[in-house]
Amino acid sequence: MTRARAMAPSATPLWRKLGSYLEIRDEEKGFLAELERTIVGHPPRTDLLRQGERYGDVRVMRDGWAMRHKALPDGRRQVVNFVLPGDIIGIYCNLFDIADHSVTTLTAVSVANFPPERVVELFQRFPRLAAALAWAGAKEEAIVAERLLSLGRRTALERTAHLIVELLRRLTVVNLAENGRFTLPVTQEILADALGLSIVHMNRTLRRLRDGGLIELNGQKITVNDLRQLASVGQFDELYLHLIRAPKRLDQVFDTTRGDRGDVRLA
Amino acid sequence: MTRARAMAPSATPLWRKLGSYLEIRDEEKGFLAELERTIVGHPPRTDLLRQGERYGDVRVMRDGWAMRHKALPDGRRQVVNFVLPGDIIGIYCNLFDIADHSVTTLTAVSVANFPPERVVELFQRFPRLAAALAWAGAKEEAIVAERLLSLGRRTALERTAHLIVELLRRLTVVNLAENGRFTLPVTQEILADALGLSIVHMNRTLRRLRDGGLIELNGQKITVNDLRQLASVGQFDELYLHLIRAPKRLDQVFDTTRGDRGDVRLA
DNA sequence: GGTCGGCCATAACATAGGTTAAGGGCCTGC
DNA sequence: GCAGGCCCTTAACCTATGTTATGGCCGACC
Repeated sequence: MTRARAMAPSATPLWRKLGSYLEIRDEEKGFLAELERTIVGHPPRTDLLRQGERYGDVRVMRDGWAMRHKALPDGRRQVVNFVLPGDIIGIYCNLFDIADHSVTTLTAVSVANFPPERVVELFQRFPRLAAALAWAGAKEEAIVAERLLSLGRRTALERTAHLIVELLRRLTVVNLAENGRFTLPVTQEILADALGLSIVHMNRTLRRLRDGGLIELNGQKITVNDLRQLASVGQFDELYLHLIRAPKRLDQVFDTTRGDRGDVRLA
Repeated sequence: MTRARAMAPSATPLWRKLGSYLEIRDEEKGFLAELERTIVGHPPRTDLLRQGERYGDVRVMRDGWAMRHKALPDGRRQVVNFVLPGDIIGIYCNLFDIADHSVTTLTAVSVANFPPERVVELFQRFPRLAAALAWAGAKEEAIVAERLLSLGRRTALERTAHLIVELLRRLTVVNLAENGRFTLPVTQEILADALGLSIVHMNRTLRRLRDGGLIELNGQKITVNDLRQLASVGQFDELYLHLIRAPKRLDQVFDTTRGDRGDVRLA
Protein backbone atom coordinates (compact mmCIF):
# COMPACT_ATOMS: atom_id res chain seq x y z
CA MET A 1 0.00 0.00 0.00
CA THR A 2 1.46 3.27 -1.18
CA ARG A 3 0.44 6.73 -0.07
CA ALA A 4 0.50 9.71 -2.34
CA ARG A 5 -0.97 13.20 -2.40
CA ALA A 6 -3.05 15.51 -4.49
CA MET A 7 -3.76 15.64 -8.20
CA ALA A 8 -5.14 18.21 -10.58
CA PRO A 9 -8.61 18.70 -9.11
CA SER A 10 -10.55 18.48 -12.32
CA ALA A 11 -8.94 15.15 -13.19
CA THR A 12 -10.23 13.78 -9.93
CA PRO A 13 -12.41 10.68 -10.19
CA LEU A 14 -15.24 11.77 -7.92
CA TRP A 15 -15.42 15.09 -9.64
CA ARG A 16 -15.71 13.46 -13.02
CA LYS A 17 -18.30 11.06 -11.66
CA LEU A 18 -20.57 13.65 -10.09
CA GLY A 19 -19.84 16.09 -12.85
CA SER A 20 -21.54 13.73 -15.25
CA TYR A 21 -24.82 14.47 -13.48
CA LEU A 22 -24.52 18.20 -12.89
CA GLU A 23 -22.23 21.17 -13.16
CA ILE A 24 -20.05 21.29 -10.05
CA ARG A 25 -20.25 24.71 -8.39
CA ASP A 26 -17.39 26.63 -6.87
CA GLU A 27 -18.50 26.09 -3.30
CA GLU A 28 -18.72 22.37 -3.96
CA LYS A 29 -15.31 22.11 -5.54
CA GLY A 30 -13.39 22.68 -2.35
CA PHE A 31 -15.24 19.98 -0.51
CA LEU A 32 -14.74 17.45 -3.27
CA ALA A 33 -11.06 18.25 -3.48
CA GLU A 34 -10.73 17.73 0.23
CA LEU A 35 -12.42 14.34 -0.02
CA GLU A 36 -9.85 13.22 -2.48
CA ARG A 37 -6.74 14.48 -0.87
CA THR A 38 -5.64 11.07 0.27
CA ILE A 39 -4.72 8.81 -2.58
CA VAL A 40 -3.70 5.25 -1.82
CA GLY A 41 -2.23 2.62 -4.13
CA HIS A 42 -2.79 -1.13 -3.90
CA PRO A 43 -1.22 -4.00 -5.84
CA PRO A 44 -3.30 -6.45 -7.86
CA ARG A 45 -5.18 -9.20 -6.04
CA THR A 46 -5.62 -7.19 -2.87
CA ASP A 47 -8.87 -7.19 -0.95
CA LEU A 48 -10.14 -3.66 -0.46
CA LEU A 49 -13.12 -5.00 1.40
CA ARG A 50 -13.87 -8.47 2.71
CA GLN A 51 -17.26 -10.08 3.04
CA GLY A 52 -17.99 -10.56 6.72
CA GLU A 53 -15.57 -7.91 7.90
CA ARG A 54 -16.09 -4.26 8.77
CA TYR A 55 -16.19 -1.56 6.19
CA GLY A 56 -13.30 0.87 6.33
CA ASP A 57 -13.09 4.16 4.54
CA VAL A 58 -15.16 5.04 1.55
CA ARG A 59 -13.09 4.64 -1.58
CA VAL A 60 -13.28 6.15 -4.99
CA MET A 61 -11.53 4.20 -7.70
CA ARG A 62 -9.11 6.49 -9.44
CA ASP A 63 -7.23 4.12 -11.64
CA GLY A 64 -7.29 0.39 -12.34
CA TRP A 65 -9.84 -2.38 -12.10
CA ALA A 66 -11.38 -4.20 -9.19
CA MET A 67 -14.28 -6.60 -8.77
CA ARG A 68 -17.13 -6.75 -6.34
CA HIS A 69 -17.96 -10.34 -5.48
CA LYS A 70 -19.91 -12.50 -3.08
CA ALA A 71 -19.17 -16.02 -1.99
CA LEU A 72 -21.23 -18.89 -0.66
CA PRO A 73 -19.99 -20.75 2.42
CA ASP A 74 -18.81 -23.63 0.23
CA GLY A 75 -16.66 -21.36 -1.89
CA ARG A 76 -18.78 -20.86 -4.97
CA ARG A 77 -18.35 -17.28 -6.01
CA GLN A 78 -20.26 -14.71 -7.99
CA VAL A 79 -18.73 -11.54 -9.34
CA VAL A 80 -21.42 -8.92 -8.95
CA ASN A 81 -19.76 -6.15 -10.89
CA PHE A 82 -16.51 -4.77 -12.11
CA VAL A 83 -15.33 -1.61 -10.42
CA LEU A 84 -13.88 0.85 -12.90
CA PRO A 85 -12.32 4.29 -12.50
CA GLY A 86 -14.88 6.66 -11.04
CA ASP A 87 -16.80 3.96 -9.20
CA ILE A 88 -17.30 4.19 -5.47
CA ILE A 89 -16.76 1.46 -2.90
CA GLY A 90 -18.57 1.17 0.39
CA ILE A 91 -20.41 4.43 0.30
CA TYR A 92 -23.24 3.18 2.44
CA CYS A 93 -21.11 1.76 5.16
CA ASN A 94 -22.66 4.14 7.66
CA LEU A 95 -25.60 1.84 7.61
CA PHE A 96 -24.26 -1.68 7.32
CA ASP A 97 -21.10 -2.00 9.28
CA ILE A 98 -20.35 -5.52 8.16
CA ALA A 99 -19.82 -5.96 4.44
CA ASP A 100 -21.96 -8.50 2.62
CA HIS A 101 -19.54 -8.59 -0.29
CA SER A 102 -15.85 -8.35 -1.06
CA VAL A 103 -13.97 -6.02 -3.33
CA THR A 104 -10.68 -7.24 -4.76
CA THR A 105 -8.30 -5.42 -7.05
CA LEU A 106 -7.56 -6.95 -10.42
CA THR A 107 -4.78 -4.60 -11.42
CA ALA A 108 -2.64 -2.20 -9.49
CA VAL A 109 -5.06 0.39 -8.36
CA SER A 110 -5.13 3.85 -6.95
CA VAL A 111 -8.07 4.99 -4.87
CA ALA A 112 -9.08 8.09 -2.97
CA ASN A 113 -10.02 7.35 0.64
CA PHE A 114 -12.17 9.29 3.05
CA PRO A 115 -14.03 8.48 6.25
CA PRO A 116 -17.72 7.63 5.94
CA GLU A 117 -18.76 10.58 8.11
CA ARG A 118 -17.86 12.73 5.18
CA VAL A 119 -20.76 11.28 3.27
CA VAL A 120 -23.13 12.44 5.97
CA GLU A 121 -21.57 15.85 5.87
CA LEU A 122 -22.03 15.89 2.15
CA PHE A 123 -25.72 15.15 2.52
CA GLN A 124 -26.05 17.97 5.03
CA ARG A 125 -24.13 20.63 3.22
CA PHE A 126 -24.34 19.80 -0.48
CA PRO A 127 -27.72 18.41 -1.44
CA ARG A 128 -26.94 18.60 -5.12
CA LEU A 129 -23.90 16.42 -4.68
CA ALA A 130 -25.87 14.09 -2.45
CA ALA A 131 -28.46 13.66 -5.16
CA ALA A 132 -25.78 13.02 -7.74
CA LEU A 133 -24.32 10.37 -5.49
CA ALA A 134 -27.67 8.71 -4.96
CA TRP A 135 -28.26 8.76 -8.69
CA ALA A 136 -24.91 7.14 -9.29
CA GLY A 137 -25.96 4.40 -6.92
CA ALA A 138 -29.16 3.91 -8.86
CA LYS A 139 -27.18 3.51 -12.05
CA GLU A 140 -25.11 0.84 -10.37
CA GLU A 141 -28.23 -0.98 -9.39
CA ALA A 142 -29.51 -0.83 -12.94
CA ILE A 143 -26.32 -2.49 -14.12
CA VAL A 144 -26.69 -5.25 -11.55
CA ALA A 145 -30.33 -5.74 -12.53
CA GLU A 146 -29.31 -6.05 -16.15
CA ARG A 147 -26.77 -8.68 -15.21
CA LEU A 148 -29.48 -10.48 -13.31
CA LEU A 149 -31.46 -10.62 -16.52
CA SER A 150 -28.38 -12.07 -18.18
CA LEU A 151 -27.88 -14.82 -15.67
CA GLY A 152 -31.54 -15.65 -15.48
CA ARG A 153 -32.54 -15.53 -19.11
CA ARG A 154 -29.63 -15.24 -21.49
CA THR A 155 -27.61 -18.19 -22.77
CA ALA A 156 -23.89 -18.43 -22.15
CA LEU A 157 -23.12 -16.97 -25.55
CA GLU A 158 -25.56 -14.11 -25.13
CA ARG A 159 -24.32 -13.32 -21.65
CA THR A 160 -20.76 -13.20 -22.75
CA ALA A 161 -21.50 -10.99 -25.71
CA HIS A 162 -23.55 -8.72 -23.51
CA LEU A 163 -20.84 -8.33 -20.90
CA ILE A 164 -18.23 -7.48 -23.48
CA VAL A 165 -20.45 -4.81 -24.98
CA GLU A 166 -21.22 -3.43 -21.54
CA LEU A 167 -17.58 -3.19 -20.61
CA LEU A 168 -16.68 -1.62 -23.92
CA ARG A 169 -19.31 1.06 -23.38
CA ARG A 170 -18.38 1.79 -19.82
CA LEU A 171 -14.71 1.95 -20.64
CA THR A 172 -15.29 4.19 -23.60
CA VAL A 173 -16.95 6.74 -21.33
CA VAL A 174 -13.84 6.92 -19.18
CA ASN A 175 -11.51 6.89 -22.19
CA LEU A 176 -10.13 3.45 -21.55
CA ALA A 177 -11.18 1.95 -24.83
CA GLU A 178 -10.81 3.00 -28.41
CA ASN A 179 -11.69 1.36 -31.69
CA GLY A 180 -13.39 -1.40 -29.81
CA ARG A 181 -10.14 -2.35 -28.19
CA PHE A 182 -9.48 -2.52 -24.47
CA THR A 183 -7.58 -4.30 -21.74
CA LEU A 184 -9.51 -6.92 -19.84
CA PRO A 185 -7.33 -7.64 -16.83
CA VAL A 186 -9.18 -10.75 -15.88
CA THR A 187 -8.72 -14.51 -16.04
CA GLN A 188 -11.29 -16.70 -17.68
CA GLU A 189 -12.11 -18.01 -14.24
CA ILE A 190 -13.14 -14.54 -13.09
CA LEU A 191 -15.15 -14.00 -16.23
CA ALA A 192 -16.87 -17.31 -15.57
CA ASP A 193 -17.65 -16.18 -12.03
CA ALA A 194 -19.16 -13.00 -13.39
CA LEU A 195 -21.36 -14.84 -15.84
CA GLY A 196 -22.38 -17.79 -13.71
CA LEU A 197 -20.58 -20.27 -15.93
CA SER A 198 -17.98 -22.96 -15.39
CA ILE A 199 -14.50 -22.12 -16.45
CA VAL A 200 -14.55 -24.74 -19.19
CA HIS A 201 -17.74 -23.45 -20.65
CA MET A 202 -16.43 -19.93 -20.45
CA ASN A 203 -13.53 -21.03 -22.57
CA ARG A 204 -15.80 -22.76 -25.09
CA THR A 205 -17.98 -19.70 -25.33
CA LEU A 206 -15.10 -17.30 -25.92
CA ARG A 207 -13.86 -19.68 -28.58
CA ARG A 208 -17.21 -19.51 -30.34
CA LEU A 209 -17.10 -15.72 -30.33
CA ARG A 210 -13.57 -15.78 -31.66
CA ASP A 211 -14.36 -18.37 -34.29
CA GLY A 212 -17.32 -16.29 -35.35
CA GLY A 213 -14.94 -13.38 -35.85
CA LEU A 214 -16.85 -11.16 -33.41
CA ILE A 215 -13.93 -10.61 -31.11
CA GLU A 216 -10.20 -11.11 -30.95
CA LEU A 217 -8.25 -11.94 -27.85
CA ASN A 218 -4.55 -11.72 -27.28
CA GLY A 219 -3.36 -11.78 -23.77
CA GLN A 220 -5.42 -9.30 -21.87
CA LYS A 221 -6.25 -7.24 -24.90
CA ILE A 222 -9.66 -7.76 -26.38
CA THR A 223 -10.80 -6.32 -29.66
CA VAL A 224 -14.41 -6.11 -30.67
CA ASN A 225 -14.48 -6.59 -34.41
CA ASP A 226 -18.17 -6.41 -34.99
CA LEU A 227 -19.89 -4.41 -32.31
CA ARG A 228 -23.23 -4.40 -34.04
CA GLN A 229 -23.41 -8.16 -34.26
CA LEU A 230 -22.02 -8.63 -30.77
CA ALA A 231 -24.66 -6.31 -29.35
CA SER A 232 -27.30 -8.15 -31.27
CA VAL A 233 -26.13 -11.56 -30.05
CA GLY A 234 -26.21 -10.23 -26.50
CA GLN A 235 -29.60 -8.59 -27.03
CA PHE A 236 -28.07 -5.40 -25.77
CA ASP A 237 -30.81 -2.98 -24.84
CA GLU A 238 -30.51 0.61 -25.97
CA LEU A 239 -32.48 1.81 -22.93
CA TYR A 240 -29.99 0.41 -20.61
CA LEU A 241 -27.41 2.31 -22.58
CA HIS A 242 -28.77 5.59 -21.32
CA LEU A 243 -27.77 4.50 -17.90
CA ILE A 244 -24.18 4.07 -18.79
CA ARG A 245 -23.83 7.49 -20.30
CA ALA A 246 -26.04 9.49 -18.01
CA PRO A 247 -27.91 12.53 -19.24
CA LYS A 248 -27.03 15.73 -17.43
CA ARG A 249 -30.47 16.57 -16.20
CA LEU A 250 -29.99 17.12 -12.50
CA ASP A 251 -28.99 20.73 -12.91
CA GLN A 252 -32.28 21.64 -14.46
CA VAL A 253 -34.32 19.82 -11.89
CA PHE A 254 -32.49 21.50 -9.07
CA ASP A 255 -32.69 24.91 -10.62
CA THR A 256 -36.42 24.79 -11.16
CA THR A 257 -37.36 23.29 -7.83
CA ARG A 258 -37.89 25.71 -4.99
CA GLY A 259 -36.18 24.18 -2.04
CA ASP A 260 -37.11 26.93 0.39
CA ARG A 261 -40.85 26.42 0.43
CA GLY A 262 -43.33 23.59 0.22
CA ASP A 263 -44.13 24.78 -3.27
CA VAL A 264 -42.77 23.15 -6.40
CA ARG A 265 -42.58 24.47 -9.91
CA LEU A 266 -41.53 22.78 -13.10
CA ALA A 267 -39.54 24.25 -15.94
CA MET B 1 -57.74 3.12 -10.76
CA THR B 2 -59.30 4.39 -7.57
CA ARG B 3 -58.49 7.60 -5.76
CA ALA B 4 -58.68 7.97 -2.02
CA ARG B 5 -57.34 10.35 0.60
CA ALA B 6 -55.28 10.50 3.75
CA MET B 7 -54.53 7.91 6.41
CA ALA B 8 -53.22 8.00 9.96
CA PRO B 9 -49.81 9.56 9.33
CA SER B 10 -47.79 7.16 11.43
CA ALA B 11 -49.24 4.20 9.56
CA THR B 12 -47.95 5.69 6.38
CA PRO B 13 -45.63 3.49 4.32
CA LEU B 14 -42.89 6.01 3.63
CA TRP B 15 -42.84 7.05 7.23
CA ARG B 16 -42.39 3.47 8.34
CA LYS B 17 -39.74 2.94 5.72
CA LEU B 18 -37.60 5.94 6.58
CA GLY B 19 -38.41 5.58 10.24
CA SER B 20 -36.55 2.29 10.19
CA TYR B 21 -33.34 4.22 9.58
CA LEU B 22 -33.80 7.18 11.89
CA GLU B 23 -36.24 8.92 14.19
CA ILE B 24 -38.45 11.17 12.12
CA ARG B 25 -38.46 14.71 13.48
CA ASP B 26 -41.42 16.99 13.76
CA GLU B 27 -40.35 19.30 10.99
CA GLU B 28 -39.96 16.29 8.71
CA LYS B 29 -43.33 14.81 9.53
CA GLY B 30 -45.33 17.43 7.71
CA PHE B 31 -43.40 17.02 4.53
CA LEU B 32 -43.73 13.26 4.56
CA ALA B 33 -47.44 13.48 5.23
CA GLU B 34 -47.81 15.81 2.29
CA LEU B 35 -45.94 13.40 0.03
CA GLU B 36 -48.43 10.72 0.87
CA ARG B 37 -51.62 12.65 0.59
CA THR B 38 -52.59 11.09 -2.69
CA ILE B 39 -53.36 7.41 -2.41
CA VAL B 40 -54.23 5.50 -5.54
CA GLY B 41 -55.54 1.96 -5.91
CA HIS B 42 -54.83 -0.40 -8.80
CA PRO B 43 -56.22 -3.85 -9.60
CA PRO B 44 -53.98 -6.91 -9.95
CA ARG B 45 -52.00 -7.37 -13.16
CA THR B 46 -51.72 -3.66 -13.85
CA ASP B 47 -48.52 -2.12 -15.11
CA LEU B 48 -47.42 0.71 -12.85
CA LEU B 49 -44.41 1.27 -15.02
CA ARG B 50 -43.53 -0.11 -18.42
CA GLN B 51 -40.07 -0.81 -19.77
CA GLY B 52 -39.38 1.58 -22.61
CA GLU B 53 -41.96 4.14 -21.54
CA ARG B 54 -41.63 7.28 -19.48
CA TYR B 55 -41.59 7.24 -15.72
CA GLY B 56 -44.61 8.87 -14.10
CA ASP B 57 -44.93 9.81 -10.48
CA VAL B 58 -42.84 8.33 -7.76
CA ARG B 59 -44.85 5.67 -5.94
CA VAL B 60 -44.65 4.22 -2.50
CA MET B 61 -46.24 0.83 -2.12
CA ARG B 62 -48.73 1.02 0.70
CA ASP B 63 -50.46 -2.28 0.43
CA GLY B 64 -50.24 -5.35 -1.81
CA TRP B 65 -47.57 -6.95 -3.95
CA ALA B 66 -45.98 -6.00 -7.23
CA MET B 67 -42.99 -7.19 -9.21
CA ARG B 68 -40.18 -5.41 -10.91
CA HIS B 69 -39.20 -7.17 -14.10
CA LYS B 70 -37.21 -6.80 -17.29
CA ALA B 71 -37.80 -8.46 -20.61
CA LEU B 72 -35.66 -9.36 -23.58
CA PRO B 73 -36.86 -8.44 -27.07
CA ASP B 74 -37.87 -12.06 -27.69
CA GLY B 75 -40.09 -12.16 -24.63
CA ARG B 76 -37.93 -13.95 -22.12
CA ARG B 77 -38.49 -12.29 -18.80
CA GLN B 78 -36.64 -11.88 -15.54
CA VAL B 79 -38.30 -10.79 -12.34
CA VAL B 80 -35.74 -8.59 -10.63
CA ASN B 81 -37.48 -8.19 -7.31
CA PHE B 82 -40.78 -8.28 -5.55
CA VAL B 83 -42.13 -4.94 -4.41
CA LEU B 84 -43.66 -5.14 -0.96
CA PRO B 85 -45.38 -2.56 1.24
CA GLY B 86 -42.96 0.23 2.04
CA ASP B 87 -40.96 -0.19 -1.15
CA ILE B 88 -40.51 2.72 -3.52
CA ILE B 89 -40.98 2.71 -7.27
CA GLY B 90 -39.24 5.00 -9.69
CA ILE B 91 -37.54 7.25 -7.22
CA TYR B 92 -34.68 8.12 -9.52
CA CYS B 93 -36.80 9.00 -12.47
CA ASN B 94 -35.42 12.51 -12.42
CA LEU B 95 -32.38 11.04 -14.01
CA PHE B 96 -33.57 8.36 -16.39
CA ASP B 97 -36.75 9.42 -18.04
CA ILE B 98 -37.31 6.17 -19.87
CA ALA B 99 -37.74 3.13 -17.65
CA ASP B 100 -35.44 0.18 -18.21
CA HIS B 101 -37.80 -2.13 -16.36
CA SER B 102 -41.48 -2.68 -15.72
CA VAL B 103 -43.43 -2.84 -12.51
CA THR B 104 -46.63 -4.85 -12.50
CA THR B 105 -49.05 -5.40 -9.65
CA LEU B 106 -49.65 -8.93 -8.47
CA THR B 107 -52.52 -8.18 -6.13
CA ALA B 108 -54.81 -5.23 -5.75
CA VAL B 109 -52.53 -2.52 -4.58
CA SER B 110 -52.63 0.87 -3.02
CA VAL B 111 -49.81 3.30 -3.54
CA ALA B 112 -48.98 6.84 -2.57
CA ASN B 113 -48.07 9.01 -5.55
CA PHE B 114 -46.06 12.16 -5.77
CA PRO B 115 -44.22 14.05 -8.51
CA PRO B 116 -40.49 13.42 -8.84
CA GLU B 117 -39.63 17.04 -8.16
CA ARG B 118 -40.56 16.33 -4.59
CA VAL B 119 -37.55 14.10 -4.29
CA VAL B 120 -35.30 16.96 -5.24
CA GLU B 121 -37.02 19.15 -2.73
CA LEU B 122 -36.49 16.47 -0.12
CA PHE B 123 -32.77 16.39 -0.86
CA GLN B 124 -32.62 20.16 -0.51
CA ARG B 125 -34.61 20.58 2.64
CA PHE B 126 -34.29 17.32 4.56
CA PRO B 127 -30.84 15.83 4.27
CA ARG B 128 -31.58 13.25 6.93
CA LEU B 129 -34.50 11.93 4.96
CA ALA B 130 -32.48 12.07 1.78
CA ALA B 131 -29.82 9.91 3.37
CA ALA B 132 -32.43 7.48 4.61
CA LEU B 133 -33.80 7.24 1.12
CA ALA B 134 -30.38 6.65 -0.37
CA TRP B 135 -29.73 3.99 2.22
CA ALA B 136 -33.00 2.29 1.38
CA GLY B 137 -31.85 2.20 -2.22
CA ALA B 138 -28.62 0.58 -1.18
CA LYS B 139 -30.52 -2.09 0.67
CA GLU B 140 -32.49 -2.81 -2.47
CA GLU B 141 -29.31 -3.17 -4.40
CA ALA B 142 -27.97 -5.60 -1.84
CA ILE B 143 -31.05 -7.74 -2.31
CA VAL B 144 -30.61 -7.73 -6.07
CA ALA B 145 -26.94 -8.61 -5.69
CA GLU B 146 -27.85 -11.51 -3.47
CA ARG B 147 -30.30 -12.73 -6.07
CA LEU B 148 -27.54 -12.45 -8.63
CA LEU B 149 -25.50 -14.80 -6.50
CA SER B 150 -28.47 -17.14 -6.48
CA LEU B 151 -28.90 -17.20 -10.22
CA GLY B 152 -25.20 -17.48 -10.86
CA ARG B 153 -24.15 -20.01 -8.29
CA ARG B 154 -27.02 -21.68 -6.48
CA THR B 155 -28.87 -24.72 -7.82
CA ALA B 156 -32.59 -24.58 -8.47
CA LEU B 157 -33.36 -26.12 -5.10
CA GLU B 158 -31.06 -23.75 -3.28
CA ARG B 159 -32.40 -20.72 -5.10
CA THR B 160 -35.95 -21.60 -4.34
CA ALA B 161 -35.25 -22.22 -0.68
CA HIS B 162 -33.35 -18.97 -0.51
CA LEU B 163 -36.11 -16.93 -2.05
CA ILE B 164 -38.72 -18.35 0.29
CA VAL B 165 -36.60 -17.53 3.31
CA GLU B 166 -35.95 -14.04 1.98
CA LEU B 167 -39.63 -13.36 1.44
CA LEU B 168 -40.51 -14.75 4.83
CA ARG B 169 -38.04 -12.41 6.48
CA ARG B 170 -39.05 -9.35 4.54
CA LEU B 171 -42.72 -10.00 5.14
CA THR B 172 -42.18 -10.61 8.81
CA VAL B 173 -40.67 -7.14 9.16
CA VAL B 174 -43.85 -5.58 7.77
CA ASN B 175 -46.13 -7.92 9.74
CA LEU B 176 -47.34 -9.85 6.75
CA ALA B 177 -46.17 -13.25 7.94
CA GLU B 178 -46.53 -15.14 11.14
CA ASN B 179 -45.50 -18.60 12.21
CA GLY B 180 -43.70 -19.05 8.96
CA ARG B 181 -46.94 -18.66 7.07
CA PHE B 182 -47.66 -16.08 4.41
CA THR B 183 -49.53 -15.40 1.20
CA LEU B 184 -47.53 -15.69 -1.98
CA PRO B 185 -49.72 -14.09 -4.61
CA VAL B 186 -47.74 -15.43 -7.49
CA THR B 187 -48.03 -18.14 -10.13
CA GLN B 188 -45.34 -20.73 -10.57
CA GLU B 189 -44.54 -19.06 -13.85
CA ILE B 190 -43.68 -15.83 -12.09
CA LEU B 191 -41.64 -17.66 -9.51
CA ALA B 192 -39.78 -19.35 -12.33
CA ASP B 193 -39.13 -15.96 -13.91
CA ALA B 194 -37.74 -14.71 -10.63
CA LEU B 195 -35.40 -17.65 -10.25
CA GLY B 196 -34.29 -18.06 -13.83
CA LEU B 197 -35.93 -21.47 -14.17
CA SER B 198 -38.42 -23.02 -16.55
CA ILE B 199 -41.93 -23.38 -15.28
CA VAL B 200 -41.70 -27.17 -15.32
CA HIS B 201 -38.53 -27.21 -13.32
CA MET B 202 -40.00 -24.71 -10.91
CA ASN B 203 -42.81 -27.15 -10.31
CA ARG B 204 -40.41 -30.07 -9.82
CA THR B 205 -38.37 -28.03 -7.38
CA LEU B 206 -41.33 -26.97 -5.28
CA ARG B 207 -42.40 -30.59 -5.21
CA ARG B 208 -39.05 -31.61 -3.80
CA LEU B 209 -39.33 -29.02 -1.06
CA ARG B 210 -42.83 -30.19 -0.27
CA ASP B 211 -41.86 -33.85 -0.34
CA GLY B 212 -39.00 -33.08 1.98
CA GLY B 213 -41.48 -31.54 4.39
CA LEU B 214 -39.74 -28.18 4.36
CA ILE B 215 -42.72 -26.24 3.12
CA GLU B 216 -46.44 -26.65 2.58
CA LEU B 217 -48.40 -25.05 -0.19
CA ASN B 218 -52.11 -24.63 -0.49
CA GLY B 219 -53.36 -22.16 -2.97
CA GLN B 220 -51.45 -18.99 -2.42
CA LYS B 221 -50.66 -19.76 1.18
CA ILE B 222 -47.20 -21.02 1.88
CA THR B 223 -46.08 -22.41 5.21
CA VAL B 224 -42.45 -22.83 6.11
CA ASN B 225 -42.30 -25.90 8.33
CA ASP B 226 -38.60 -26.04 8.92
CA LEU B 227 -37.02 -22.63 8.60
CA ARG B 228 -33.66 -23.74 9.88
CA GLN B 229 -33.33 -26.46 7.29
CA LEU B 230 -34.75 -24.29 4.52
CA ALA B 231 -32.25 -21.56 5.29
CA SER B 232 -29.49 -24.10 5.32
CA VAL B 233 -30.52 -25.57 1.96
CA GLY B 234 -30.58 -22.06 0.52
CA GLN B 235 -27.26 -21.18 2.14
CA PHE B 236 -28.93 -18.14 3.57
CA ASP B 237 -26.33 -15.71 4.75
CA GLU B 238 -26.75 -14.09 8.11
CA LEU B 239 -24.91 -10.97 6.97
CA TYR B 240 -27.37 -10.32 4.31
CA LEU B 241 -30.00 -10.60 7.00
CA HIS B 242 -28.80 -7.38 8.56
CA LEU B 243 -29.85 -5.68 5.43
CA ILE B 244 -33.39 -6.79 5.65
CA ARG B 245 -33.85 -5.59 9.18
CA ALA B 246 -31.77 -2.48 9.10
CA PRO B 247 -29.97 -1.18 12.20
CA LYS B 248 -31.06 2.28 13.23
CA ARG B 249 -27.71 3.93 13.07
CA LEU B 250 -28.29 6.97 10.92
CA ASP B 251 -29.46 9.09 13.82
CA GLN B 252 -26.17 8.74 15.61
CA VAL B 253 -24.10 9.48 12.58
CA PHE B 254 -26.07 12.59 11.85
CA ASP B 255 -25.99 13.80 15.41
CA THR B 256 -22.25 13.46 15.75
CA THR B 257 -21.32 14.92 12.40
CA ARG B 258 -20.91 18.68 12.21
CA GLY B 259 -22.65 19.70 9.05
CA ASP B 260 -21.89 23.39 9.36
CA ARG B 261 -18.12 23.21 9.02
CA GLY B 262 -15.54 21.23 7.16
CA ASP B 263 -14.75 19.56 10.45
CA VAL B 264 -16.02 16.11 11.38
CA ARG B 265 -16.22 14.45 14.75
CA LEU B 266 -17.18 10.91 15.73
CA ALA B 267 -19.10 9.75 18.79
C1' DG C 1 18.18 -23.80 -16.95
C1' DG C 2 15.04 -26.66 -14.47
C1' DT C 3 10.85 -26.93 -11.91
C1' DC C 4 6.77 -25.18 -10.10
C1' DG C 5 2.41 -22.96 -10.39
C1' DG C 6 -1.03 -20.39 -12.78
C1' DC C 7 -3.60 -20.07 -16.84
C1' DC C 8 -5.45 -21.60 -21.32
C1' DA C 9 -7.19 -25.22 -24.19
C1' DT C 10 -9.68 -29.38 -25.58
C1' DA C 11 -11.79 -33.96 -25.24
C1' DA C 12 -14.87 -37.25 -23.16
C1' DC C 13 -18.38 -37.90 -20.31
C1' DA C 14 -22.26 -36.67 -16.84
C1' DT C 15 -26.33 -34.17 -15.41
C1' DA C 16 -29.26 -30.28 -14.08
C1' DG C 17 -32.48 -28.21 -16.06
C1' DG C 18 -35.12 -27.12 -20.57
C1' DT C 19 -38.77 -28.62 -23.89
C1' DT C 20 -42.69 -30.81 -25.51
C1' DA C 21 -46.81 -33.04 -24.63
C1' DA C 22 -50.79 -34.38 -22.20
C1' DG C 23 -54.28 -34.36 -18.66
C1' DG C 24 -56.87 -32.48 -14.66
C1' DG C 25 -58.93 -28.95 -11.61
C1' DC C 26 -61.21 -24.83 -11.28
C1' DC C 27 -63.11 -20.49 -12.33
C1' DT C 28 -65.62 -17.30 -15.50
C1' DG C 29 -68.70 -16.01 -18.93
C1' DC C 30 -72.44 -17.13 -21.80
C1' DG D 1 -74.23 -26.54 -17.44
C1' DC D 2 -70.95 -26.12 -21.01
C1' DA D 3 -66.80 -24.03 -23.30
C1' DG D 4 -62.68 -21.85 -22.85
C1' DG D 5 -58.86 -20.31 -20.40
C1' DC D 6 -55.59 -20.35 -16.81
C1' DC D 7 -52.91 -22.80 -13.80
C1' DC D 8 -50.81 -26.96 -11.80
C1' DT D 9 -48.85 -31.53 -12.45
C1' DT D 10 -46.26 -35.26 -14.40
C1' DA D 11 -43.82 -37.98 -17.91
C1' DA D 12 -40.52 -38.57 -21.60
C1' DC D 13 -37.06 -36.86 -23.88
C1' DC D 14 -33.31 -33.50 -25.13
C1' DT D 15 -29.49 -30.21 -24.70
C1' DA D 16 -26.79 -26.60 -22.65
C1' DT D 17 -23.76 -26.55 -19.45
C1' DG D 18 -20.99 -28.79 -15.71
C1' DT D 19 -17.15 -32.14 -14.43
C1' DT D 20 -13.06 -34.60 -14.78
C1' DA D 21 -8.90 -35.31 -16.99
C1' DT D 22 -4.96 -34.19 -19.62
C1' DG D 23 -1.52 -31.48 -21.88
C1' DG D 24 0.83 -27.24 -23.25
C1' DC D 25 2.55 -22.61 -22.54
C1' DC D 26 4.84 -19.21 -19.98
C1' DG D 27 6.72 -16.53 -16.39
C1' DA D 28 8.70 -16.63 -11.56
C1' DC D 29 11.83 -18.30 -8.63
C1' DC D 30 15.84 -20.90 -6.99
